[in-house]
Amino acid sequence: MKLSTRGEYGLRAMFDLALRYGAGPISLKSISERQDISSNYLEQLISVLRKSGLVKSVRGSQGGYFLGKKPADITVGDIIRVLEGPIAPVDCVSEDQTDLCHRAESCIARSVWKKVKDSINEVIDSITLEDMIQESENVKNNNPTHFI
Amino acid sequence: MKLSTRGEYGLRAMFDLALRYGAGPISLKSISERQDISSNYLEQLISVLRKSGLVKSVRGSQGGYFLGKKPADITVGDIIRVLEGPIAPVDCVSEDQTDLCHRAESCIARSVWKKVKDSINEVIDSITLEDMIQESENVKNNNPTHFI
DNA sequence: TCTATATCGTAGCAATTTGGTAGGGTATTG
DNA sequence: CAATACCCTACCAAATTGCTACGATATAGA
Repeated sequence: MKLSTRGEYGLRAMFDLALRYGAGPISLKSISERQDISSNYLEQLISVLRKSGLVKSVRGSQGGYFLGKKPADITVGDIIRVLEGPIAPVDCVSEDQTDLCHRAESCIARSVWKKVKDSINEVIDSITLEDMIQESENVKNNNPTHFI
Repeated sequence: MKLSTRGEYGLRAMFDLALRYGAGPISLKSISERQDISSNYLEQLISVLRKSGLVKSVRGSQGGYFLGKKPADITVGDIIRVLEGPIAPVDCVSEDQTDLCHRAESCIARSVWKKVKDSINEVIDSITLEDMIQESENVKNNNPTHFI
C-alpha cells in the first residue's frame, strides 16, 4: 500500500514551484538540487505534469517551469492522480474500471475498498498547494498548526 | 496507489472463513474454488495469516483452516497489514521507519502523507469481519445499508 | 496399517514495474 | 552564434508481483 516515488517527488517539485509562484520560470536544475532528485528523472515526471497543464514551461536560456494555476487551485490529488494514475486500492473500484467482476454489485470486499478509496480521495482533494505554503509558514514561525 | 493482490485475495479468503466461522476446519481447496484464486498461491498467503495467528489450521484428512478469533475481533486492517506490511504512502511515515530524512520534522510533504496514512488506517481499523457479514446479510435481504 | 486427503515449505520463474541513466534534438537569450 | 535549458526517446538493472511446481508431513477413516 505505497505510492511510488513519482507521486512523492512530484509533490515535492510542485510545492517547490508553489513557494516560488509569480517569480518567473524556475529551472529544473534548481528544483532537482533543492529537492535532491535526479534531474533526468525529474524531467520525466515534470513532463507529465506539463502535459496535464498543472505546470507550464518556457524553453531556452533563462527558461524553466512554473505553475499553470494558482497554488490555491491545485490540490495534492490533482498531482498524485496525474503521476500515479487513479487512486484505487484494487482495480474493481477504479474510475476507469474496464474489468468489473461479475459479482461486483454484491461484493462486500469491494465495498470495503470503495470506502478506503473515498477516504484517501477526501484527504488529498482537500489539501491545496496554498494550504501547504500556509503550513510551512506556520512551522517557520514556531506555530505548528499540525499539532493542534 | 494500489494494493497488491495479496491484500485483495487475503481479505476475500478471510471473509470466506468468517462466513463459515464455527463450522469446523475449511479446506483451502474449497476457499480457492469459491473465491476463484489459485490454490497454490492462496496457500502462501494463508500461511502468512496463520503465522500471524489470524487463522489456525488442522492438518491431515478433513483438515483445513479457521479463524483464530471471532469475526468481530478481526479488522480489515489486521489482515492488510499482515499481508502487505504497514500502511504508508511513503516510507518516511511508516511505523517501522528506519530511514527518516533529515528534514522530517519540518517537511510539509511528509505531513500530507501522514494525513493520508491516518485516514486509511481509520477506515480499515474500523471495519471488522463481523461488520462485513452484517452487510452481506443486508444485501441479501435487499436492504443495502451501503446506499443509505 | 494403508491410503486418500490436506496442510506445510521452499524453489523457481516470466512478466511487469520501478527508478533511474544516457544522449541527442530544439528553442531562446544575450 | 554560443550558452542555457527545455524536450524526447531509448535503454537498463534491480526489485516486485503473481504465480507454478513439487515434495514432505500429518491425520482420519477404511
